[in-house]
Amino acid sequence: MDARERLVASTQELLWERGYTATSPRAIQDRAGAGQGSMYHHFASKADLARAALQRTAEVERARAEELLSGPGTALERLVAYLRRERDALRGCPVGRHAADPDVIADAALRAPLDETFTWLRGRLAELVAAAFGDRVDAAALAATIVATVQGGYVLARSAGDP
Amino acid sequence: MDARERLVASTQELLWERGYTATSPRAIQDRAGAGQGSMYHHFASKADLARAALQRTAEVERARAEELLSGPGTALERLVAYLRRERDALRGCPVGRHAADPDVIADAALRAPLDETFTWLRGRLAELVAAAFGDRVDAAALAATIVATVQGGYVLARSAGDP
DNA sequence: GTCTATACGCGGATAGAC
DNA sequence: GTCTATCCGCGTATAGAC
Repeated sequence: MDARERLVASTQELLWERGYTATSPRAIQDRAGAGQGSMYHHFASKADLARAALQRTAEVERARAEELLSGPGTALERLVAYLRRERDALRGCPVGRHAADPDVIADAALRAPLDETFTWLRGRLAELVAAAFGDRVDAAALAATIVATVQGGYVLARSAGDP
Repeated sequence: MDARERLVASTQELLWERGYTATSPRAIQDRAGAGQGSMYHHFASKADLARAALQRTAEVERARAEELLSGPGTALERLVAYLRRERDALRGCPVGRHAADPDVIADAALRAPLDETFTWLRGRLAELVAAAFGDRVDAAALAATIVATVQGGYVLARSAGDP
């Protein structure tokens, strides 16, 4: 892995653990084993690097979800498989955790990966809900509720210190 | 309002807007119209002041919820009243937002107000769920799901930039 | 109780050598 | 591409005067 890749990967980890505002360039460099010069050669700023890292994290999470949502079984079975997926609740959601950070929300390029991920996920779940339950339910509303419940589950787990 | 009260109130506001890690003593002093000396006379540290502010915020939020949960109407009507309450979704939950901050979660005294608030709320909602639906539902599970859905709603609203 | 002075390292870069 | 040097203000206090 070259320096640029290590910088992105280290930033992904730190963004997940600490969030954007609390992650410093120095911490990124230390973890990546790269110097100041290297980091500022490949990226214009902390925000620039964070954009690259957050985009990649969002892509990875969408791919992980899609694997279950397009897996084997009926629509309902795939919904259940997604909901039952192993989650490290105390670590929080690598995407959703950033909704709490005003510096992320205020920067359109940093917020975009969050919005895109949740919009995509709600749409994808709504398709399966519609396939599973037909017109008996409001698919978009139920899909949004499912996503919200999972995200809120992280909040409750971390607040209680209990997965 | 004396200086001590202004410091606590200003800290409550800033914790809601910016979170714990991103709130500096200077920002608190500026908003409270108090000097360094005043702040460090009344509170030992930033963490000490944040504890006082977060405790008060949690108390206020519990009181606001209790007002609706013990209000007029049947158990079901009161649950609906709580769920329909006006929420400034883009500002986020003044309590739950801190679940994303590792410095809050790592400090037992800072995490306590979160845990206490959500534990209390889940219990209170479970009583109403049991009164409304009897043994047909798992009251504790449904209560936890309700709280999670509301918390997740804040995450989705802020991610989408749409209340 | 509040003010001012002082401290020291970190955050977030920029500059120029190699 | 990476390194080292340098910068300036902020974060988080402590000390002592008034």
